[in-house]
Amino acid sequence: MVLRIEDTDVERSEARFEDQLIADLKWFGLDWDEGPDVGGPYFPYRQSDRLKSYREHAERLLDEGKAYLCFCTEEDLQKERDQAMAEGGQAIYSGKCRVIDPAEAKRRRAAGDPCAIRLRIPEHPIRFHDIVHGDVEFSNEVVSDPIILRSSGMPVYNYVVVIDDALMKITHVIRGDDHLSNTPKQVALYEALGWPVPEFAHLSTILGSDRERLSKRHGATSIANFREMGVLPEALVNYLALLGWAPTGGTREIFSTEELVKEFSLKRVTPSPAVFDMEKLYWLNRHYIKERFGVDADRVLDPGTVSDEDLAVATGFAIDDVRRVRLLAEITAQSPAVQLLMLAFHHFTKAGYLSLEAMDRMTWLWLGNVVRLLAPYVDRLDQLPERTSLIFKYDAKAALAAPDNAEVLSWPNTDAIFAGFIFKILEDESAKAGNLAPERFKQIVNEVKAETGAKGKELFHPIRMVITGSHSGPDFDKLIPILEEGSHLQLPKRVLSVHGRVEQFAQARGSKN
RNA sequence: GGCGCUAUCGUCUAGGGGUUAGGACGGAAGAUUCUCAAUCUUCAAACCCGGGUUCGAUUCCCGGUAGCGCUACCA
Repeated sequence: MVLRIEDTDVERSEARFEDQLIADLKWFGLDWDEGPDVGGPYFPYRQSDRLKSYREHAERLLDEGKAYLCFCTEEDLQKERDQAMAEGGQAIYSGKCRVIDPAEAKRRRAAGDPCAIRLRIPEHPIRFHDIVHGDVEFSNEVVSDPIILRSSGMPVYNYVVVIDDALMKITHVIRGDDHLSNTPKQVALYEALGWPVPEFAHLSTILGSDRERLSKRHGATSIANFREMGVLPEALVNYLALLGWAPTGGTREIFSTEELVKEFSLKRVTPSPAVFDMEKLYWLNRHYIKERFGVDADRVLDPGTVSDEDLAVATGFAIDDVRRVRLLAEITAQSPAVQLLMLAFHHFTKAGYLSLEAMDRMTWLWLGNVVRLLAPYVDRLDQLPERTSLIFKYDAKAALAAPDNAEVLSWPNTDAIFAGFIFKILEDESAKAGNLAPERFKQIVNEVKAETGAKGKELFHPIRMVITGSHSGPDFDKLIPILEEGSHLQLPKRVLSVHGRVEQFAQARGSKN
């Protein structure tokens, strides 16, 4: 595979785009054998560095009579086009300059007359084979003689790709089907140059939910967008493969990147356009999050296979930070989910809950438990801070005032449960020390249960409210240790222990009455 | 306007001259859990229209319609 930078449009190309592009592709899991960053036998790999070659080949076509000089101005052409369209005809170039004597044309050019170079389209239909569309034929009547070299001396995209693809020995041209109508021009170019035509595969357009071509307006469209949202690369790769392709049988949906390499086939790609479905992407993303951080995570990801360099690419961490993190947490040895953890960490820092400076070994291990507990509940990693707010944020007053909790507050046993539970926690020595064990917690709950006679929702909703401020949330068994451990850590945003929470709740409740 | 591409549940798709037209996302219902989520089970949901070919078309052919693309000295 070759990475080639196509930057012939000076206005739209900037050096920093190239760095971003390379970073994005690597994150996505793409790798190349040749490119501007790694070199290769057909150097250079940036079109702006290959201009000389394009001009030489254009001159050659000119000398061979396969191309000609065109002295028409842009205004002339525009007028011609408008007129042709108004008369209901083809909006193609009239061929006015086709008939100018080549020697005469060269004299005019030498005299400084601005001119472009146009390819002469042959007088026969243009046929080519496309892997997804089959045999395609265009009448030569409808393809205009294309400009290959602008009067400014800059070559045109449709021309340079042909030169580069041929020179770089590209075997398969795989691209969007918006290029299908451009392909006859390119095929004519290959023929004029006397070069073999590569295989084409024109993939269908991806549409937004309004059936319009996917654009910025639809939200995430670039790889960087998805990464920032906390979509895992394997989810995106898997989803994109499913857009227009299905395996024989059509029932399997989950494919690792390695499996796709083996099983994906262009021959089975559908030519019809597909609407991008975020929900399904999220479903896959949840799947891969769970796979990396679920019960089976250890089986799936071999920690030894992730190098520091790969990890840096995948997470956007500086390489030194990657090493520090691995060392600190002994994460290499203990958790195969480093990458997910570091990815998640990024979103916690953005939310102001954590900072790299404040991370020590205990904190990483603690964060691992937090993510393990909550990651299976999110569509994307950037939702993690919000999901985790019940750990980092606690506001008893807001909880008492929340409309969501009004129903719970109206239950007959609620007050008694509050009173009993608060009293017991405040008295408990282990809770005071921030070391309330889940077993002890259960005991207390059972005592409250016995005293009030409440059970089920009636019992747990009020208790949940006291501890998290909300009547729903994760398992107490797992949540309690996280709160207690978290309360001992030096974090930018302090985590309140169970005792601290109960204290605050009691206060808020007291001041209200 | 011209030319091209496309057409199966809301969405992604499998299939193919005779099928209960299959799967997945999403939706609905139920089970489970202290709750939410997750999970499991069940349900609803589709062959664009019109002609032709054929004993029989959703499938093959033609036409229409719609969507998209190209029609640049953009990529």
